[in-house]
Amino acid sequence: MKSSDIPVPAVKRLSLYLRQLEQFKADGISKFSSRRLADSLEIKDAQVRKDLAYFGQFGKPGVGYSVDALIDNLRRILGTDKTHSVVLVGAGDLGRAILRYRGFRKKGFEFIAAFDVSQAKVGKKIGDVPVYHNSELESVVSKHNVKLAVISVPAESAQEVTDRLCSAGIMGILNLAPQMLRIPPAVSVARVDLAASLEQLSFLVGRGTREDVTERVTRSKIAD
Amino acid sequence: MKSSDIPVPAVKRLSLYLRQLEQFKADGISKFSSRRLADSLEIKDAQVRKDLAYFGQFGKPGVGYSVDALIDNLRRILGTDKTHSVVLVGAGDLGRAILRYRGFRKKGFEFIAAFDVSQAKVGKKIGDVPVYHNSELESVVSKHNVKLAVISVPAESAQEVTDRLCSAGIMGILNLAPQMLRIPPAVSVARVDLAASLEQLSFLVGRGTREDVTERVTRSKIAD
DNA sequence: ACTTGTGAAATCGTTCACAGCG
DNA sequence: CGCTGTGAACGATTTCACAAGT
Repeated sequence: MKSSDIPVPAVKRLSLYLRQLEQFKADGISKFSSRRLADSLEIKDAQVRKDLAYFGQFGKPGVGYSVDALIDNLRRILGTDKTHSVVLVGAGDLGRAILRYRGFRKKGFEFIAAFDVSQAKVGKKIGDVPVYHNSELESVVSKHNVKLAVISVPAESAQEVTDRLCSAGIMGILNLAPQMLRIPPAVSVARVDLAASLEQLSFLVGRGTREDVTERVTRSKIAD
Repeated sequence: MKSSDIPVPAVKRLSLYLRQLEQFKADGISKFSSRRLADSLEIKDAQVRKDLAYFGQFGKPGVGYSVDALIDNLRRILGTDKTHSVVLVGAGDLGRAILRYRGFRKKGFEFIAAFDVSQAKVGKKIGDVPVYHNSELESVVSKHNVKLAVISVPAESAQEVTDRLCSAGIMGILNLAPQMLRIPPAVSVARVDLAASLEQLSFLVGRGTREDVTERVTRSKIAD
């Protein structure tokens, strides 16, 4: 099945399913029904079943799903059963926060290098991650065959950094800069825009309306 | 018009329109067509016109839209024509990065207080923002009638912090913790989940598919 | 001639409801 | 009997296409 047949919102929910399943496992739960998972995420049980059905048949009628087996399957589907090397460009406050956050490694992501233009940062380490000058970007990315990058540079430099990452072979970019990126057709982008997220909340609060402006998870009514 | 009549994805795009218009203004452009704005965001022109039409009639047939006038209108619609006070809970690396980022003020958001449990941080300032102990959360929020909060605490404490923010009168929460939040019906949540965003990219890169997994919007009940 | 605003059509995603398996 | 997997119905959002304004 082509992933273009799979709704993007469904894939986003897989990440939530995975996290909840890890919670189930921590709680000593080994089997669950679509209803149970759905209730814990405040979505419909049919949504859970349909999302999983895009990728295979993981449940047993009358029984439900196995926590361990589905965790393995979700990791495989998301590609996080193997560790991904990731580079970060822009070791400012936000970049530094990301490099120091230990949660990524548990999720299958390992930052192997950071890049910055400030000579004061080059040669140091942030967390365990060595900081190189931006000029080394292409060589490090190609040499380690890195496919994922995080951009946390000012908006003005985001496009230039993107162009260089893409020519060096990066296939997926997490863009934290408040800037639209033009990218080659083969490359994917996920944008995280904190100011825009606050604007959404401002809009809802200003209208006295309650809704969920979280990246699409369900499509029921009203908010989260 | 009720905001529930307005597609959430449309509201998310308003933030993108506003940013692009500010760029147009910086470039000395004073008029533009829906086509021009749409092309710069890689969407369809009809989408731009329909999104704006939810809120009024801002263009002139044959002429287009005025950059200045539409910037004013979008700010008013989003509620950022007036400055919002915001509090942040959890002055770790990520919280610190947000407090130091100067871009929020320009967008109409002013952090007036941060809260943390670490006595080493309490009494200091991060950027210009004073750090209080978590125990002061309710009093500061009520006293200044703050409506927006950012949560950047570990997942384990996110729900407790949420409950306290909500009883203190917060109406909109930007949740950076990898944790589902249960909230009262009147409160809105926007979730930003960096690990999940990387998982989306991992999925797409693993399939050799290109898509844009940038946060879309939801209208779900997930209190994440 | 160019561009907006907007019904109508098309597309996309969610929810229902049930047949069939365990 | 409970639960999954799924076609069909429904609902939401996007895109088309054009009448009307400048």
